[in-house]
Amino acid sequence: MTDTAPRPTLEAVAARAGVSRATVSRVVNGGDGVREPLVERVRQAVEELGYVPNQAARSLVTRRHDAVAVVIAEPEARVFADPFFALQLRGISKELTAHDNQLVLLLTEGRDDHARVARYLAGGHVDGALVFSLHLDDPLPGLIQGAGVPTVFGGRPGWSDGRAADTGPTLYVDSDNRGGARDAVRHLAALGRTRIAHITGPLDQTSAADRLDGYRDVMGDADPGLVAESDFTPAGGERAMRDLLDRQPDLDAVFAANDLTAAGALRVLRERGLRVPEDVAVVGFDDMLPVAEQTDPPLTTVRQDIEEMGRLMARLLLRRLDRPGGTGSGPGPHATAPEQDVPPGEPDGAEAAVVLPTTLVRRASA
Amino acid sequence: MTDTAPRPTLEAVAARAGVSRATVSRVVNGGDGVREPLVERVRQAVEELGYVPNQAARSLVTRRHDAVAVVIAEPEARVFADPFFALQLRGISKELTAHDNQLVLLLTEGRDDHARVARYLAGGHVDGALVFSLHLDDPLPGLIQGAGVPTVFGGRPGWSDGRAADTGPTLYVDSDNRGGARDAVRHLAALGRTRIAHITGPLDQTSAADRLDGYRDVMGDADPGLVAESDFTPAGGERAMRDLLDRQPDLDAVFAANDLTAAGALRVLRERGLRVPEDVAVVGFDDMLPVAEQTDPPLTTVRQDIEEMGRLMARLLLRRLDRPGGTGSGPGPHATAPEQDVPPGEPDGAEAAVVLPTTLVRRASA
DNA sequence: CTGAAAGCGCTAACAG
DNA sequence: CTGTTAGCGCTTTCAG
Repeated sequence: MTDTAPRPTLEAVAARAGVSRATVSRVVNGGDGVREPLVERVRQAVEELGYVPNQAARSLVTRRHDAVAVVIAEPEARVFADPFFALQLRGISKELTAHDNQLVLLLTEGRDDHARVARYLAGGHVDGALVFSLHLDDPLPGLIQGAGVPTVFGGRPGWSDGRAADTGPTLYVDSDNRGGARDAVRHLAALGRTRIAHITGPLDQTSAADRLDGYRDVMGDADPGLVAESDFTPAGGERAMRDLLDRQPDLDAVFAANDLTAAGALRVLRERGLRVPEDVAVVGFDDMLPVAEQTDPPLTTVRQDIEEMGRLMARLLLRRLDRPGGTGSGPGPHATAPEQDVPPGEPDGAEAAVVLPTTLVRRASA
Repeated sequence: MTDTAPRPTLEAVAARAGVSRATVSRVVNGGDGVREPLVERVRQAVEELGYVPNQAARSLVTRRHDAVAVVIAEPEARVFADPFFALQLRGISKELTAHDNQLVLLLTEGRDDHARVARYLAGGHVDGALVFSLHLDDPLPGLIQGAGVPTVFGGRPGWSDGRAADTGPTLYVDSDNRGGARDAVRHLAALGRTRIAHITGPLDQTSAADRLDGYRDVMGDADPGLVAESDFTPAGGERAMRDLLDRQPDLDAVFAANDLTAAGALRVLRERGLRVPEDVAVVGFDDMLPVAEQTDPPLTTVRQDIEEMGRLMARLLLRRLDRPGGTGSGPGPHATAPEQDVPPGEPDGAEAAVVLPTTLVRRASA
């Protein structure tokens, strides 16, 4: 039977322990300022009755929910080809759990869902939100900031204009996409490659745009014909690689914007009878294990600590929730190293970021 | 400023519309039995004030939360190499959203978390739970059934004993692992292969065990040396394939328990100079696109509709929640087809399952 | 059909 | 230190 044996209330515990509700409440919430013998008696009563506080009642008065929403917009089914998401969630979950917060997952499936999400967020069901906005033109972030819920973004939002002046700075955490890209290309250059091509991701995503910028940082004004726009998918990688090979038969290296794309490129390279890395060296981005380690040859790639990103996002949000009035942007140390405390990226502008470092992982492809 | 402009209450709306709180409440909840002109006035007031009901207050009285927990135990980091999880979640999310329910995600990271999860569930924060229990010895399912929360499992639970007599039947949805395995092996046999090996998954997981059973169903009492136990990972697949090749140099086909394993096997096969499918035909399981389509050659595999599994789990749970007293097991049609309504698997036993069909997807490897 | 009143279970002043 | 007293915002009988 799902008879929901009527759960005991504070009242019941109070009666059993022979104290008032207030005292029980105090004990349950930490027990400060209650004399030891009483604390003990209450604890016992709680135990015996199997009392568990009713969160709804508590929220009603505290206006706190100890819950944060994680919003993931997945216009395409990008997410489902991508462990990225799972890892991120894992990091978030760990951090949230450590602070007794619940994770409410909001997956959106297109415009229709936007209104729903906005409403939910505005409805004050959660204390804050962690949002993954992928595209430049995504209206969701705007809606969310409008909802007046403390928010931290995953990945640099596409609209770094001075908006949201009244919502506080835009907080986000991201990987050092640009720096990582630079490392990748420099590595290729150090190998003696000179005709280094780049297969981009969808350029309406900041991560892809930033990687392209990194590539350009080191390639300077190299032949623009060496850049082929793609979409982060293996199929897209194949297509781009073919184009590139047709246009630039003499290329000797490829930096692909992510591992999936690199895998596609690798396939085309083999199909054309080119050896990797002898004829063409390849490096990817992400270090998505199931992909990077399984390609032939295994992929040299730029690793980003995705789980850590998630953890940091949560930490940032939680910290902000703890400083009631604070809209964030509190000063702090400048460190950007993962395990250190959450650092603000900008002094006090309309934007505060935490940018995680990336590392080059050498395997056989370059 | 996160000044949380004090959200309007029912009271405020009532005042504005010139009616009582009760009337507003009625309108907000469907508006039955309220005369049209009033409904209109209230709607307008709601609109103007931007009123959003306070869920906490509502839950306090209705004892409904319109939220369900999704519990995912991830002893190993299996999840993160696996889009499986993301797809499942997607299906669940869609169904939940369609019924205005929220998804609270509970990720566990080992024993310590079990208590936390159990407490949360017992705490009545959610109306029900969807649980993924992977291992036979996982204590979580037991704890959860103990918590007295309506639950639906993902995948056949490992303990099909008659427990939980007082919690109602154990509901779960699963893929037809056994049938799918049979199809795979039969396909191989139809290709004229006779020395068909099987690389299993971790046999403490029902999915792996069921697939092995399927293999045996058609192979009968074939050489037991043709079965190598593995762990669903590419590395494990390589190891198993090597063993198999050493022991049974004459094998002419391999049925791998999942695509990842198959990918590993493929690599070893190539490394040994064996051609696929000419010398050895290979079929996998899952049809995990990023893997199955990217192997060389592309993998023939058994597809399971993972998203649909998620959707069905949610549907099953929601349906159960709607029949208050009901502990599930209500009679219904016998269909097992995806898009049809939720069917009960067993007449009225201690277990009720929905088993989704699988389909063989032919690519180049077999 | 609509309004008035009584809580849901808990926390937060405020007294004692 | 501990108990009393008010509500938090909403739904729900019960009258009218």
